[in-house]
Amino acid sequence: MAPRDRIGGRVKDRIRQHRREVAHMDDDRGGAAAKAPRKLSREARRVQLIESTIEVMARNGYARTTLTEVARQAGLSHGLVNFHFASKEGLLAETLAYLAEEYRRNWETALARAPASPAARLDAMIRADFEPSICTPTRLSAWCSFWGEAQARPVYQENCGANDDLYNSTLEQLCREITAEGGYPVDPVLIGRGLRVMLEGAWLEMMTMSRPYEREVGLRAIHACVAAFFPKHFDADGLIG
Amino acid sequence: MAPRDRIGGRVKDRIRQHRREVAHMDDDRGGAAAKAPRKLSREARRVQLIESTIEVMARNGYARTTLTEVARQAGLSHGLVNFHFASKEGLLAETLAYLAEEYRRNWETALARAPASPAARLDAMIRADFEPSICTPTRLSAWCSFWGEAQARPVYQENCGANDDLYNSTLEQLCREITAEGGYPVDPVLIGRGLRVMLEGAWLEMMTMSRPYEREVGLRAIHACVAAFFPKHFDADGLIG
Amino acid sequence: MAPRDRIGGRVKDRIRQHRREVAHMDDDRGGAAAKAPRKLSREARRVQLIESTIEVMARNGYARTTLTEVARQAGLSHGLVNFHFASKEGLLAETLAYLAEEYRRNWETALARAPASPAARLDAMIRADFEPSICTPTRLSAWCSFWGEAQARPVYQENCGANDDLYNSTLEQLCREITAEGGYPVDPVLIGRGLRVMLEGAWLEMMTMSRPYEREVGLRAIHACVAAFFPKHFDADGLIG
Amino acid sequence: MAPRDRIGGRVKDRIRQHRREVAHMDDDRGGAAAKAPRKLSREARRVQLIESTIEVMARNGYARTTLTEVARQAGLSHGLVNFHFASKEGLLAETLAYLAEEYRRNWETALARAPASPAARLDAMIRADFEPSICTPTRLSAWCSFWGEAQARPVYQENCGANDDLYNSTLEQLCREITAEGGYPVDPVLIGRGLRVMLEGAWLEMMTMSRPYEREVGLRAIHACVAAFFPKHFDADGLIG
DNA sequence: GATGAATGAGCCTTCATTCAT
DNA sequence: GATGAATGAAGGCTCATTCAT
Repeated sequence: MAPRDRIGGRVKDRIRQHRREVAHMDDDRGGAAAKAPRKLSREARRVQLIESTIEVMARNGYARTTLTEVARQAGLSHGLVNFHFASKEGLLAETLAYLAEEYRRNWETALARAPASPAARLDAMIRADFEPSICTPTRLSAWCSFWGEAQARPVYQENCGANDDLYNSTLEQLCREITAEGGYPVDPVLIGRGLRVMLEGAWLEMMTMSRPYEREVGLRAIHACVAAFFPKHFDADGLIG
Repeated sequence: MAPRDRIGGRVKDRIRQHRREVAHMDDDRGGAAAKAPRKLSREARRVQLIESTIEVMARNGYARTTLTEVARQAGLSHGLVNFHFASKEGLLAETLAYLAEEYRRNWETALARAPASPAARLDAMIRADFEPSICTPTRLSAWCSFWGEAQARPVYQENCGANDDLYNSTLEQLCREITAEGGYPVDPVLIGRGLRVMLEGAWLEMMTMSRPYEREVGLRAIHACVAAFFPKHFDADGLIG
Repeated sequence: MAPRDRIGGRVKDRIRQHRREVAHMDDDRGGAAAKAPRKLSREARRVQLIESTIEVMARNGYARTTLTEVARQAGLSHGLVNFHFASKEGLLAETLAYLAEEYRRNWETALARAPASPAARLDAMIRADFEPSICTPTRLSAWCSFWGEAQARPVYQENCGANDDLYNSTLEQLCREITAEGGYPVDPVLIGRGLRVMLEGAWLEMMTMSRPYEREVGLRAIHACVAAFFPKHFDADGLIG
Repeated sequence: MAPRDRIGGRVKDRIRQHRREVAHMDDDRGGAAAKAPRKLSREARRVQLIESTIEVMARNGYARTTLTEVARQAGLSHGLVNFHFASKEGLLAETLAYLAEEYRRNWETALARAPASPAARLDAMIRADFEPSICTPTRLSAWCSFWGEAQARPVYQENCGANDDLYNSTLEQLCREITAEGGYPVDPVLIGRGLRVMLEGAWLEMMTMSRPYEREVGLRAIHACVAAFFPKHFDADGLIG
């Protein structure tokens, strides 16, 4: 249950590094290959490989995420992956940690920027889940791969368990505050759980659908639900006021 | 390409018979192995192998669902799998079709048995998702494996797309009727979507959690949501009346 | 040469193949399948299976001549092949023996029917090789399979060595008689060998060519050669007179 | 379908190094095995593997030419074959192309070195077929394997069709020139075909015979035939003059 | 006699990992 | 640091053979 600060810290650095180093842009596959500089800092290479892993995992699924493919996606040589991550298991674990950290920072940042009122904060958390930087088809697909793969579950617990607990208790606390504020005759724990389940389901749904699920549509469904729970604070378009 | 040509050994003749007679209980997992008779009807074997596949997929994940493991789970030889399903892909496709059919029959039966009122019918559909025969850890895990694995997605669409459409439109129609009946000022389509998303999320949550999620808890969260949507028809314990 | 997408194509074919195996009666190839009577004499069944083997070997090659395919070609069940031939090796050996016997009888019959003169008898032997009953694409292809497959060579020697020796010495003897008769200043042994080589080469050529080699064309080339050897007895159209 | 996911063993680390150091001479067949350096250039390895393939195919036949056996012959691991040729089919195709190229270069070189007269050039082409570098038992057997195996036929056409056409038209043209020169009353096309068929038959015969056919004997038979066709240019020993 | 389910050895292929350069 | 050749374990598939019915 320990939050694993050592790994977490490293990952945090990596994400920053990535943002900085992302001078090479768009293009779905091979542009990275052409532009990748000969020598990059250790950390930058690791981030590059992790991002490639996410890409490959989204495209091919967990089972067919091979080191060769990851290396090709990054425009690097085959052997380099093991050089940086020691093993495939290590690469996958760090990829998951990277995603988890990214996710946590996203909603924490959203919370930090939100107004002080509980309803506004809850709205911020909900909207955070649909933010374009997090809620891309690639990211969603990679997440689903980790969820679906039974053998990834222990790794998931290790990397995401603490984050999830924090997320859940934050969500629950907000529901409690709103319930108290509005005098709603409902169980805030149950509502918190319901919201969380709905958010997860929306992510899953966005993946499973044959046509890519629109983020807006998912968000509207959630808002409709929150509005039913907390009619004084929310309506179908989200936070009132 | 397979220019094989085996003009095979005729040795070790009686050894085998003996071995088979002796090696009965070497399987540490399934009772299935011990019970399997020498020969079975085509259909019985197929079902047996499909159930073994579900079991293995739940335990090992999609990526490590190997024919050898499936065969071992069933207490049969791996060659038999290809004999009955032509290929691994065939086995997985039929497994998914089997699960999809089972799921569809479950909620259709529930609907058929429910009272005529829209609210009662909706309640029946919701409860169907949590029925013990469907909602076992093994089943849930297998479903998640199919959802999560990118390469399974086309197969999923082929086998479950129509079923899902039917399910969704049924759910939506019930929401429409209830909304009309109760004069609720909400968009029934949005509510239908929200319910579906929530049900899926609950299934996913039951899998992802470290401790097995209680079916009752999941059901209560859904009911809380429906009660918020349709307060004249539902309360936190489900259908009123 | 074919990098191969493993999930792609192919599997579908396999499944179809499988279905066909299952569904029994949609055989597109052999009327044989449909017409096969339930019970046949031992010998008739054996011939039926041998003919099917020739057919399959011509179509698929030695390496892909499987018992399953042979049985399907014959419209019989899989297990029956082993019942009649004990092993695949036995089936192949008997098939070769069958072909060898057929070949020998063909030229012996031709010889028996030919006029007494050596030149007429040689012509009969040559023409025998191109007789429609022997010189079919299927037959030729099966022969080539046996020639080409190194592992079949001992079996070939066993079944065909004596026949070949008889054939060669007969051919040689005729060449000797014609040479003497015509007073040709050539080595009859060399000519006999040359003729035999040419006949074999013609058979091979008829197989290898992309377009099926016309029997007539092959025969004309041989006749041109014999005419060069024995100008008093043969011309480009064969035997003079 | 291959949803493999190996997150591989890290055990037995130093054992291997030792083994490799010790197990040098366990191969009883090829000198190749002992000489093979750890790493070789791409092209050198490819040629080594192709030569091994020819060896194995000659010894075992097409049907029993397995990657494992080819690798063993080369003293390498079987995985390397797919690394260099992508698939078994690729290996076989490149082997055939290699043989075809070797053959073509052999007769083209012989032609280039021959005197300018058509008869001398024809003689050069004929003798080229019996040159020791080309006409070895191993080479012959490998060629026969490709000829005999029905499934190799499309590959053969692709790799050898153009070469064969060139060879045939060259042979034909020479026959035409010699015929004109000598005023022979024969059809040169027919004679060209006859020669080609005879050359092929000789190669086949050298394989099929129980005792290895002497190259000289084959050549003499061909020469006897050419002498009969073109008595002013050839006698039983070949080119006159 | 005949059928077809069942077995298992052997094959091709993939891919994580190692290591010489 | 970086590359890519090389290894070998593991997986899917084929098919000769066996055998209960």
